[in-house]
Amino acid sequence: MLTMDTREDSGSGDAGSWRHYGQSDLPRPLNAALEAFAERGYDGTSIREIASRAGLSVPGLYHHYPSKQALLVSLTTTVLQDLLDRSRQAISEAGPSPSERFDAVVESLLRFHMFRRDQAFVASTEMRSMEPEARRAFVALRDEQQRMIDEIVDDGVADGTFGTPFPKDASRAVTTMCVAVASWYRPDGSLSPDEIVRRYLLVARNAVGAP
Amino acid sequence: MLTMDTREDSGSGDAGSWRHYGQSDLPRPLNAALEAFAERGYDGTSIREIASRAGLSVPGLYHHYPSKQALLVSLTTTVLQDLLDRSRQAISEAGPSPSERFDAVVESLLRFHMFRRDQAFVASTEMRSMEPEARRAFVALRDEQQRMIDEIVDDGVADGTFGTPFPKDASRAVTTMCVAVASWYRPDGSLSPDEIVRRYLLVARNAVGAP
DNA sequence: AATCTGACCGACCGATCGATCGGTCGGTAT
DNA sequence: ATACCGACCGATCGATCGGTCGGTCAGATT
Repeated sequence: MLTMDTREDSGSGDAGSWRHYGQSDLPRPLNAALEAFAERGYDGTSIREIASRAGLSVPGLYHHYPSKQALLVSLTTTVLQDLLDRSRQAISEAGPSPSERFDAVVESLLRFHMFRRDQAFVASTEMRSMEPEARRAFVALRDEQQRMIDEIVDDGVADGTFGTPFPKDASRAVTTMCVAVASWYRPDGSLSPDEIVRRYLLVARNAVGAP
Repeated sequence: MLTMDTREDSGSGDAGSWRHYGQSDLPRPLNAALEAFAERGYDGTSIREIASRAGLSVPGLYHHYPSKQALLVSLTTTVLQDLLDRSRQAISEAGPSPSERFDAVVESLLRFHMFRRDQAFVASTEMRSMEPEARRAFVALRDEQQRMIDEIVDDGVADGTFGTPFPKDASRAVTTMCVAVASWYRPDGSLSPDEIVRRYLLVARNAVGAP
């Protein structure tokens, strides 16, 4: 039932470690749920499928997690917390200018949605499968992430770095286009993650009206 | 089992009718499936729920559609065909310049994802619930839509209208940010559809490096 | 040696799933 | 009058669903 906090890194963290993505070391049942949810969705996945992927019987699985819902909640919470930690670290290590800070959040968003593609995809598509309380908590974390980038864009508009007359809308557009990367990126695609970051960073800067 | 082609307009169409969205007049069972899928997803929706919403018994529903899968396929095909028709019409009525044509597709994409929000949302999220053959057909239509905008952006880059060094990536970013509108737009939100079109059009132009 | 605990499982629960059976019924054609 | 049609439904099918019961068993504790 417990088994939280699976980040490979906690605390202050080494410089630039927000860019580093190793094998994600989720607990086996959570990883099994992740793979199944990514393929079939929450309602399309049976508890038996998850148990089987985890190398457990159904009661064996229920020994670790009290319900199917708990698997989803634990998974999505872990994922979003990871993203939030990385974005915060990226910003805190960036220079003080809105331009540098903007690049940092966008890059952290992009990398996360490529290297943690399935996690990000499941978290964003299965929000509706969460029971009300869990969904509220999830939305709160999501809003926090959005607020980080909103703030930076606002700052950039205030000091003339960004020219967009619609900071909130441009900022949301940037977020959504980064999030959407998780639904088309493939590790064996023709573009490397670094190249995608380079290109999307340029598109994102354009979107907020950077010079 | 049949009951296709529910567009309110077919053939050439009046000028600007791609901007007009009346009540969508899907057959009752399809509309029932749409509402249910939008709320709970395909796997989260029972055939009984759909029948009940349609005011039918379960066998009564099966009299019109041979399976749950057929409901999904019929629904998504109708939806994507509608979008494609509207986008083609918008482009054909636009001026000849890449700039005018770009604005036309983007506006048609935006309006569709606002006024046919649920349809668009279900079609894009439930692709994975389609059996292989239906999914292939669906993807083909989607690709066609993407190709329309890709072409326009390419043309614009070729003649210097758009400055982006990455036409394909910028174009995909624009599409995804328009599609994402379906997942946050609410008719009772603070921005009117026209205002959202105005703002997102500006962001989209920026994204492709319009002057 | 006895006890306890965490990890695990075979068998099974009631409920619900998608789908089908054998019909009924009002209208239309012959 | 008879035959046939599309539209529809109550009852029920076998399968599978999420979840639980009553255990077993290896290893640490006392």
